[in-house]
Order: sequence, then C-alpha cells, then structure tokens
Amino acid sequence: MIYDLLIENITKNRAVSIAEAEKFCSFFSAKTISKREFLLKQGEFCKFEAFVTEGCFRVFSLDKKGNENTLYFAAKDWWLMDIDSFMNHKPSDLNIQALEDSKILIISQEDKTTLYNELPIAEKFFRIMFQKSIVAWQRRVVRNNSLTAKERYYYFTTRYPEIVLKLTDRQMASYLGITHEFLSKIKKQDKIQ
Amino acid sequence: MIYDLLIENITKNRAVSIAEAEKFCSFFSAKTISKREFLLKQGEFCKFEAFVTEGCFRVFSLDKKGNENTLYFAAKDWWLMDIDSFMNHKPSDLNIQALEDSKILIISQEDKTTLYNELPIAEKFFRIMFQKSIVAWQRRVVRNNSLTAKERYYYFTTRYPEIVLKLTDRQMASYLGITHEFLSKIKKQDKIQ
DNA sequence: AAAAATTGTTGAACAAGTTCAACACGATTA
DNA sequence: TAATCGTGTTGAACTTGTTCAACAATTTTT
Repeated sequence: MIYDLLIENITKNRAVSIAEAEKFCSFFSAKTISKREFLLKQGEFCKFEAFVTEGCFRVFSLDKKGNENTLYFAAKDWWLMDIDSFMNHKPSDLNIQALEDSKILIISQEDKTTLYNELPIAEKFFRIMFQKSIVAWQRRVVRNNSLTAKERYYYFTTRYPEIVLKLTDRQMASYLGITHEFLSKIKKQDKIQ
Repeated sequence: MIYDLLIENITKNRAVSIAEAEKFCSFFSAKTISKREFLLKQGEFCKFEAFVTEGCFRVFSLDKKGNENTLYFAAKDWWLMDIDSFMNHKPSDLNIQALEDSKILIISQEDKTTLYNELPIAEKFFRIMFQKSIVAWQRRVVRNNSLTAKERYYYFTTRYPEIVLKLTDRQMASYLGITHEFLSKIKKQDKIQ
C-alpha cells in the first residue's frame, strides 16, 4: 500500500493508534515527479508539505554570487518542505528538484491546518520531528566549522552511501560547501593513497 | 512580575488564554546564574529547559582538535536547551555558560512531560518555536557556506549589536567559525577604510 | 598592590580552498 | 549521425584563512 512507509514513519517510537494513523494518511495524496522536474521554485509560495516514498530530491538556494547552495537531499522516508515559506506565507528562497523519477505523498496548506485541528497527535508528531531536525542542523553547523572539506566528504559518503550514488559531483560539492573542482582533487588524492 | 517576559513570548502571535498562559508559567521556577557559571557541561545529562529573562549565555561544544565551537548565544527572551540530550536521555555534547550574571526560568524534564500532557497548547507552541528555529539554522548553514568571514562578521555585528557588546573576540570568532587572530585582522582592515 | 591568567594585536610562513581556462568524456537533443 | 550541452579532471596563479610566536593591555585572583 502506498501509505505503508508513511504509517511506519509516524508510528515509529510513538503511541499512535491504527485509527489515528489512518486518519493522518487520509490527508495525503500520492503524486509522481519526473527526473529534473521542480516541485518548488525560488519565488513561488510553498503551499504543501511532502513525504518521499520513492526517488530522491535536492533542496537548494541560489546566493547573490549565483552559486547553488544545497541545503539537503531527501530520499525515501524523508520529509520535504520549505518551512519558512509555508509557515510565513512568503515567497520561497528554495528550489526543490527531483534527482530521479520520484513519488511523494503530499498535503496542502489548508489540509495541514485541518490535520492539526482534528488530530492532536499530529502536533506532537511534528513537534518531535522538528526537534530531531534541529539536532541534525546543529551538528551540520559544527561539522562545517570544525572539519576540513576532506573530512566532510568522508563523513557524507560513509553516512549516506545510497544518496551519493544518485548525485553528480557538482551536487555533492554544493552540499559540502566547496567547489566541484576541489571535490575532484579530494577524490584524486583519495585514490592515490 | 518575573513571568511577564515568558507570557509575552508564549502569547505573541498565538491565541493563548490568560488561564493557559498562567498554567504554562506555573511549571517554571526562577533561578539565578553567576557570570562564568555553567548551566550544563559536556558529558552531563541535560534535564531541563530554560528561558532567559536577564543576562546572556553561550552554548558551545569542544571538537576533537580542542577548539571551541559556539552554536549560539542566548540573551533575554531566548530559550536555552540541549534538545538532543534532553530528548534522547543521553550525555550532552554541549556546554552552556553564563557570560554575565543572569536569570532564567527553568522547567525540569518531568514537568515538561506533564506540561505537554496537561496543556495541549504547549505542543503547538513548541512545535511552532522549533519550526522557527529550523529556519534560522538553515539560514546559518547557507551563510556559513556562501559568505566570507568578513561578510559573516558584518552580518552578525549588525544583526545582534547588543549581544556583541557582551562578547570577547574569541567567543565571537568561535561563533563565526574563524580564529580569533583572523577576526582581529578583519577588525583592523575595517578601521582603516 | 602584586602576581597570574586571559585577552587582543601583529607579522611571517604556511595550508586550504578558489578561480579560470583548457580538455576529454558521456549523455541528450536536433 | 552530428551537434550540443553538462560533467569530471587537471594545472597554475591566486585568495582566504590558519598557525605559531611574541608582545602589550586588561582582567582576575591572591
């Protein structure tokens, strides 16, 4: 069933009844996205939140110098959203693009409000999910400040080997915060030793 | 009243009744922390969350090379916690130290659970607070990757001028992700022009 | 008030990462 | 099939930021 993965995601480590899980899922509908297609473009209003059931996405922004900055990749079992645009009803700074043919479960802004109102456990679920997310972002900041590019490259490739397979070097470099030329040099060094 | 600032913080932009706000506050007790005192040390279990009503704190970790990495500063009206240690009941990676004589409102781990159970609006309040926090962390990652040290210095000093006054250069440098020597050189360059 | 410790400054040598340009390769597209 | 475009690689020159050491100025402790 298309909701299996989402049900597992929301019930994992939490006391959620079958009825609650089913109600939760009823707010989401399935959607297919082709490779290279954009789910969201900078400047648009983000009026959805989504859960990835198949494929992979890249979330990135463009800075003033025109460089791409990859915030994160979202493969199966990850959530996709622009919290800022969604929460504050403002144009998005982010682009969300499919790296391969993908499938998501999507909820609209209005339905998300209804979900919170009708299913109190949803507040707890997302509250905990956001807490975990903050921990991950804090660790990312510390890694970016305290590790060299080479160390960050090792961390990323050993931590997310399945995602690495789906990326070009340019996409990975924009996540690591280095140029793709320098990433190429890191990889070369690596092979020699 | 000592709860005034907390009440303003939780009611701002949200429909919270006076009764709810008062109940919320009843879980918190006032505490005084002296300059240089640690509210939490790396290795300890973080069994509290706190709201700063006076003074300023620094939250930092030590990496393998022995360098301090400042995650954030928390002045009046900010929340202080180690989400990871608190949520996952594990030893903390973080140090929380008062930069000056300070006052906080503090809630214990048990009371936080009770608060969530007895006051459903608390789930919504913290869910929204955490969402805002994620947006801030995402922006920090983008700034760290796309701005030079000098640009980050400008951003920080113009965005948080009151906090800057309370910091040594070393503390600011550890937040910006540079050495204090280099910060000193940035400041010198700055004066000349 | 003296001693000790921490802080900020500066310089010189160095390391990490960028920029730009050139080229080879593979994948789309016409 | 040819043409085009994006990708990965490499080198040389350059910029940004680090490291280490020395010193002066403050702050803290005794």
